[in-house]
Amino acid sequence: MAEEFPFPEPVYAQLARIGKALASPVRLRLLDLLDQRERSVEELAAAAGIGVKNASAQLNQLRATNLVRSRKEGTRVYYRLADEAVARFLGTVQDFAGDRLADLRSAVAEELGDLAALEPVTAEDLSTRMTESQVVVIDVRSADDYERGHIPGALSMPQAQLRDRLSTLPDDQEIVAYCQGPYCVASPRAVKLLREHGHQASSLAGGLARWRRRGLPVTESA
Amino acid sequence: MAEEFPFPEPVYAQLARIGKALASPVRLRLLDLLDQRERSVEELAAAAGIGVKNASAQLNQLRATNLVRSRKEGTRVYYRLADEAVARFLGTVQDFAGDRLADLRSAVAEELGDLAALEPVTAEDLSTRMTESQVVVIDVRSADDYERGHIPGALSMPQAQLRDRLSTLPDDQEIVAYCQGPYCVASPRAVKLLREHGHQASSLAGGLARWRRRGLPVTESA
DNA sequence: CTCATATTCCAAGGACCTTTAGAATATGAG
DNA sequence: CTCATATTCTAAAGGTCCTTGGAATATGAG
Repeated sequence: MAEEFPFPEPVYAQLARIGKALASPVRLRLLDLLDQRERSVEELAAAAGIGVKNASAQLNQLRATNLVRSRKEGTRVYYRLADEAVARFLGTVQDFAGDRLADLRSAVAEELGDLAALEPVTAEDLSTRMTESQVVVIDVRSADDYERGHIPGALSMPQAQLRDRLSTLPDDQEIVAYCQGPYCVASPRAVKLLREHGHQASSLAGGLARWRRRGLPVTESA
Repeated sequence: MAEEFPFPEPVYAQLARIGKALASPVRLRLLDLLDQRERSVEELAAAAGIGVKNASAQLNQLRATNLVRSRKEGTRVYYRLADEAVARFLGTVQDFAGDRLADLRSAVAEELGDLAALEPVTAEDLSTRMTESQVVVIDVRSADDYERGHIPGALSMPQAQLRDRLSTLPDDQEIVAYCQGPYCVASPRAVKLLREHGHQASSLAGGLARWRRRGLPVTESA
């Protein structure tokens, strides 16, 4: 026998739609990709390593919960996060999951290496340090991504070019590398490479996504 | 072909565990029940309107994601939310879903009536109004729940007794009713009843759960 | 010890979700 | 117009999750 009052099942069923949207690794990956910038279905499918039809279906689901919006341009459809609140929410979920799931932390360590060893700098720290002292901030994403928005004052140093451009970096200054988000492999790799070559390097915790989420400024140089 | 770097699938698989935990109406209901207080499996099953075995299975899943903890006392097992952060996160999810899903809002309206019509008061508003002016705050949950924690100065007026005790409430003061959370039916009903009897009444938006989440004080009178 | 109760474990049926093949739609190029 | 491309729609196969029956475990009562 239930308690005196029935609980509003339809309400919880609606709530569950948000959970369901976040219940698939593929959709989470798509959301993360969209957190960086608007992308076409084809692009998303390629980046997420899934078929185009599948991507379309998953995006449709995300749209049904108002997490993403789409825009048609010619023969392509471009998707983006529905609004700022979605990006913030995603960040909240990632932080919450990271605090809670030891398995998530070990999966991250497995894939990206021990992040703590990179002595990650928080967005706030970096922000104040940039005004105070001389920190070299490098953006190890693609040049294209850099142009669409980067930390003011950061240098564009795509992962692939980093090795060749190591000599252009000063030996006596701290270097902070970042890529787009907390699960991006580029900046941990960059830090490792820099340290192997005698630089004092660390990574930006949470990447550009968290920087943005903290309301810190972003330059669009395009 | 995927982009140059593979994305860390195991990481997103771990992230998805949080989404999955929130992907079922039953589990959300259980979490909401646990947000109020610690409860036994039997109690939870009854309150959620599901079988005991099912409740046990769902709670096990929630425990696997560290959202709840259990404690054994004699032959019973009592579950509670793992910590404060879970309660905050739940609230965040509810708020996010409410902002985003029109269907959620209409489901709420369907079950609880048009909440906007109740002129809900925010927790902060109520908090300041309680110190400034004379507001009568009534707790329409069970006496038991009241004893386990209530807004300081609130009167205990369980839904069932409200009708009989209407005459004890002043006609010339504003009354604010609350129950445990945003999807609780008791306070909307109470406000409706009060208004039908000529009182100036409104409800506390988000109930005691949001009040707590805002860091406002709670009295335990037990 | 035996018995009753609360909960969990295990297994299976059914429901739901994910993914993909094939067809359909829409847009632009020629 | 026809053709090529990007995306979506529809349907179906395969997988995963939800739920429950029956058995097992654990605790306390007698």
